Amino acid sequence: MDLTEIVRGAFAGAFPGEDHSVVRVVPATDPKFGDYQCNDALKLAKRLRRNPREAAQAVAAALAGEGVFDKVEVAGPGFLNLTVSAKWLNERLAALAAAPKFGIPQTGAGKRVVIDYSSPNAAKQMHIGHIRSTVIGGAIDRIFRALGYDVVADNHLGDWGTQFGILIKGYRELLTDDERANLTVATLEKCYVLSAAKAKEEDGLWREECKRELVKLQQGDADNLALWKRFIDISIGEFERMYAKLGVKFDTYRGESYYNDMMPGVVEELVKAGLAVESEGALVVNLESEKLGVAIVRKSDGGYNYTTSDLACVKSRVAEYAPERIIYVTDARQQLHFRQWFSIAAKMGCTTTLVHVPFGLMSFQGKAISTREGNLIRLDELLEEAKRRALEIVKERGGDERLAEQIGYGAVKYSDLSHDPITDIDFSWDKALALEGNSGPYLQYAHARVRSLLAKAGGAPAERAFAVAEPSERRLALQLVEFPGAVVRAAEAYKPSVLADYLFQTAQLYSSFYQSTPVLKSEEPTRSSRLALCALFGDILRLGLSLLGIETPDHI
RNA sequence: GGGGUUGUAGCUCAACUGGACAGAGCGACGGUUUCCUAAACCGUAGGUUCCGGGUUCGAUUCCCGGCAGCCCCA
Repeated sequence: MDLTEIVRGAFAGAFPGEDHSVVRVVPATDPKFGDYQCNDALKLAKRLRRNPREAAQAVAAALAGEGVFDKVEVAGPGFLNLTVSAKWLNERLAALAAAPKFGIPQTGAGKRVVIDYSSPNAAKQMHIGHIRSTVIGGAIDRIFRALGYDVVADNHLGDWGTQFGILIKGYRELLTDDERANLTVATLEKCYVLSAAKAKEEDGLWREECKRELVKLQQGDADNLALWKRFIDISIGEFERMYAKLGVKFDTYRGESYYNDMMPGVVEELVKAGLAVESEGALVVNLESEKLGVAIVRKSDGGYNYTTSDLACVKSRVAEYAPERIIYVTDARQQLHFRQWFSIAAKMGCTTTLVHVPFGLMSFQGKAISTREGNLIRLDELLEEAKRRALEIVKERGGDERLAEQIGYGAVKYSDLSHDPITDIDFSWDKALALEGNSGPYLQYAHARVRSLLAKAGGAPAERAFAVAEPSERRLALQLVEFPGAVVRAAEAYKPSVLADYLFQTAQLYSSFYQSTPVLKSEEPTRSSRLALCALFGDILRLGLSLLGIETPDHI
C-alpha cells in the first residue's frame, strides 16, 4: 500500500473526524532523518490547537502497528521521520519492476487533452526561436500520453496572411523554372525576401500586384489556392524532417487558415452577447475590470486578429474533440493575449480548462534573436552543428554518425528541458552541447553503462527479486520508487524540468552506487538483487528519457 | 504610467508548493583507473536566498513596501 495512505490512516486513527486529505509523505530531506518524512502533524496540531509534538506522538503510536516501518520517530517541533523496512522496499521495487510503465498512474485514462505547440510560420525555415515550444511541448505531450491521456497534438501553423500574396507574386516572376520545379522552404524564404523588397519600391506597382494575388487567394482562386497548398505541403514536409530529429510527432496541422470561415460567426456571437462593442471603428471586448485591458476582436479595417482566431479555434476544438483540457505552449510574451482570450472564452460559456504554459525568451549571446541581429540560426544548422561536435568526440570511441545524432540532439534537448520553462535562456554552443555534468550525454552515458553491465551478465535477470542492503543501493532504491511521482509532478506543473531533474538525481545515485558497490563480482544472492536493481534503473532511465524525447543508445 | 515575470555560490540552475544544516552542475583546488565504460566517482573552498517590514513554532517559498533586469500593454 502507498505510504501516504498508510500515514493518512494513522492520522484518521489518532484524530477521527478530521479531514486528512492534505497529509502527505515525502522523501526525507536528509538521510539522517530516515527515508521519508511527514510534516502534517504540525499543521493538524495548529488547527486543533494541540501541542504539535503530542499530535505527532499520537500518529506515531498509531503507525507503530504497521509492519511497514522499521523506525518511526518524532523529531523537532513535530516532524514524523519514517524509516521503511527492507521488506517493504524490496516488495515495492518488485511491484514497480512488474508494473506497466513502471508504475506511472493512468490518471488520464478516458480523458482527452489537446496540446498546441511548435507552430512555426509556413514558407519559412525553423530557427532556434522555435526550439523551446517544440521541445517543451513535445515533452508535455509524451508525459500526458504516458499518464494515459488521449492526446491530440496540434500544430497551429502560421499559414495565412499577407505574406502569401507576396510569395505567390514572387514565385511566378522571380524564381527560375528549376527553382519552381524543385521547390524548397529555403527557396520560398528567398523568394519572399526578394518579393517583399520589390514591394517596397517607390511606384508601388509590385505591392499592388501582391495585394491582388492575396485577394484572389482569399476569394478562392483555384490557381492561387493550389499554389498556397503546395507551399504549405512543402513546409510541413520540411518541418517534419526537423520533428523527426527532435522526436516530435503531430496528429494534426491545422493552421490559422483552418479557422478563417469561423471568425465572422465568433464576432457575431460576441456582439450578440453584448461582450464586444464598437470603439474607434473597431470591435473590442473591454476587460478593464480584470486588469486585462481591451482586446480587439475586429480591426477598424475589418480584419481579424489572433484573439478572434484563437476563439474560433477553441470553439472548433471543443466541438470536435470535447477535451478535458487544452494546453498552449508559447513564449511568455503572449501571456496577456492568452489571459485576455481565456477570459473571453469563459464569458462565452467555454468550460474547458484552458492552460497557457509560458516559456522564457531565448537570446543568443546576450542579444535578442532577430533577423536584424543576424543571429537567426536555423534549427537545422543548430542540430547539424550539435551532431558534428558530438561526432568528433564519439569517433574516438568508435561511435558512428547515428550515435553522434543521438548524443548531439540529446544534448540540445536536455539543455532546454532541464530548466524551468519560465527561465530566460541565453543560447551558447558550449552550454547547449555540454557533454559533462548535468547534461543529456551524462544521462545517456549512465544508461549505456548499465546496459553494458547487464549485457555482461547475460541480460537482466528474469526474476526481479530485490534484497537491498548497502546504503548506496538503498538510496538508489528509494529514489527509483519515486519515479511515478516525478512523472505526475512534471505533468501537474507542466514542467518537464521536474522529470529531467529527477532523472539526473537518479543517475547520480546510480553512478555513486556503481562506483562503490560491485555487482558482477558480488556473491549470490546479492548479485541477482543488484542486477535487478541495475535493470530497473536502466529501464526507468530509458523510459524517463524517452518522455523527454531523448534517445538511449545501448553503447557509447 | 499600468500589468506580467525573474532576482539563490564566481557562472548556469534546483529546492516536490510553508519545514530540519538552502542543494546540484560548470569553473577553482586536491584525490581515485592491475577492478562491471574515468563522458565517471570522492573530497575541499565558495551563501546577508536583491533590500526593508509583516504573518508563523518555522519563510528562498505567503502578504505589504521598495530596488534591479527582461517582457507585454498604453
